[in-house]
Amino acid sequence: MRLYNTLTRSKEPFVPAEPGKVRLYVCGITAYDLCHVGHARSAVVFDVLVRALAAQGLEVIFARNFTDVDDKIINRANELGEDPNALAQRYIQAFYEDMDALNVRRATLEPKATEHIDEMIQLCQDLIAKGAAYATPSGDVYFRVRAYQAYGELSGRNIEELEAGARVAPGEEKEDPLDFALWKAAKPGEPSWPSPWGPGRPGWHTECSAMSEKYFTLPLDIHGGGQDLIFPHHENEMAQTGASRGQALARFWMHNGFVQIDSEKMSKSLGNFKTIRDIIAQYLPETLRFFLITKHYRSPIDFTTQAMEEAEKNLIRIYTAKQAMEEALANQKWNKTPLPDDVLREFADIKALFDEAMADDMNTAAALGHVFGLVRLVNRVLEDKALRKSEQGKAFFEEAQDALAAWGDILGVFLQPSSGFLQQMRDVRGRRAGIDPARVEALLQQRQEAKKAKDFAAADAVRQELTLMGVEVRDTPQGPAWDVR
RNA sequence: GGCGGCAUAGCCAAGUGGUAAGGCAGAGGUCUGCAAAACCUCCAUCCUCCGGUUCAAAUCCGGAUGCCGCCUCCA
Repeated sequence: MRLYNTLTRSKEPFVPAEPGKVRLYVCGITAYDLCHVGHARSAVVFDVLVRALAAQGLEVIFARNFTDVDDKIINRANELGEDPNALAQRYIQAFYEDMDALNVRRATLEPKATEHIDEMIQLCQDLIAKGAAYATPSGDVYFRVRAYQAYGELSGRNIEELEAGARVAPGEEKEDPLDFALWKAAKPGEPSWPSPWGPGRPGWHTECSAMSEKYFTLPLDIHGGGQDLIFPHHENEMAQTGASRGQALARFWMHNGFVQIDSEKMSKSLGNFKTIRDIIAQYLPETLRFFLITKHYRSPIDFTTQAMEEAEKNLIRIYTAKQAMEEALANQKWNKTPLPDDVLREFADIKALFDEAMADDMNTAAALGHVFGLVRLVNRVLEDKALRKSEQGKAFFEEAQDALAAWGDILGVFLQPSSGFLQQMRDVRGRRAGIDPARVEALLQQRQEAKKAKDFAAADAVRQELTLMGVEVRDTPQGPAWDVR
């Protein structure tokens, strides 16, 4: 597998340091609010990475932390008059619910900042001992950025550039505006822990370095997160570990691109903030997951109604083929019609292309293209009356199902029973379109009666009415069915 | 101002040196009482523009234009 490494700004062959085992650490959430679609993307991207690595037979030790003490949490707790820790726990719970809906697997390790205070204090002490950090009279501890030669290597910045933008907040006692907080003295009423510098709490960047070295032999194989974390978060983590331990925190740094909403940056001020919950109230969670993997993970992706509806149609196409295969396999008598060689050849090509796409820096967009290649191939065989009932066709359908299931395991989609999924999809699309299923059923009944009476004009009139409602009638051997257009 | 990214058909989107995947939409056909699904065919002589390198460039280099991100909390 080749992966793009932010550190070297190029794709590199990925080989774990320890054969067969991958040490992966991804920055998780700060638990102060509901997760938005951006969190969903990051979670899905790295979930696919974990699944893709596992599919290659690698054992993935995956840590995803929770920041459960932080300014934002404290501020929000104060606003709501809630205990900061209780608030953080509440949002961690919400995170789990959202991730479960998106079929994002739990990480192997899910360390919380508040459970690693001692380790963070130790890291601060080590950094101070090395001259890489200093404590202030008021009990803050800062990292001495200028003392760390390699600072800026991840984000491609240098000290001079950074100086212009750096600023010192009132009350901070930094030696240099570039320095960042490793430990913050507690203000009255804030959660705090005792430390050599008095009661306080960790700075944001400290936890990832401390927890990484607690749970892993450094360097990590891969450290990941959203693109926005490159600077300053990951740059600072690197500096902390580099200065304290004299070695790299991670070999590969991976960063996913942002989600935009209707071509605009998602932000609270624009009022276009989309939580996962907002979205799955309107669409199936699988639609959101599918949408998120329709584009390469490093590119920005634009969340729009049109894109979501296209994702729905794509999923319907895949699940419809899956269902059609299931129906074909329910057949009992199989004939001897041989499957043409080109079908098997094409099938083999598609499988190879899917693997290639995923091995090339997790190109899920290309991989999905090959899923559709298989869908078309399957439908083509299904279309052939003789082949559909042949022994070799049966074997092909079974292998195609296996391929689809294997790919589904990697991508985390199209894993559900097809008929249930298609039903849910119809319901959710119908709800959005304001379609009343009872009314549809009643009209369908009317049409059936008209058809029975061979009154095709009346039957077509009903169809017309349903069409205007956005309902498509489908006559099947099992009777009439309907879908939302 | 500094750093970085992106520009591919009506829309979405792969493709980083060898002559444009895939999806949606659209047109025609097969199937159907009519439809739908599905299948077949068509739909970018061309990849923002201008130069250059090369036998060969959407792909590399230089320039222009446009859009976006980061530099402050942020996935």
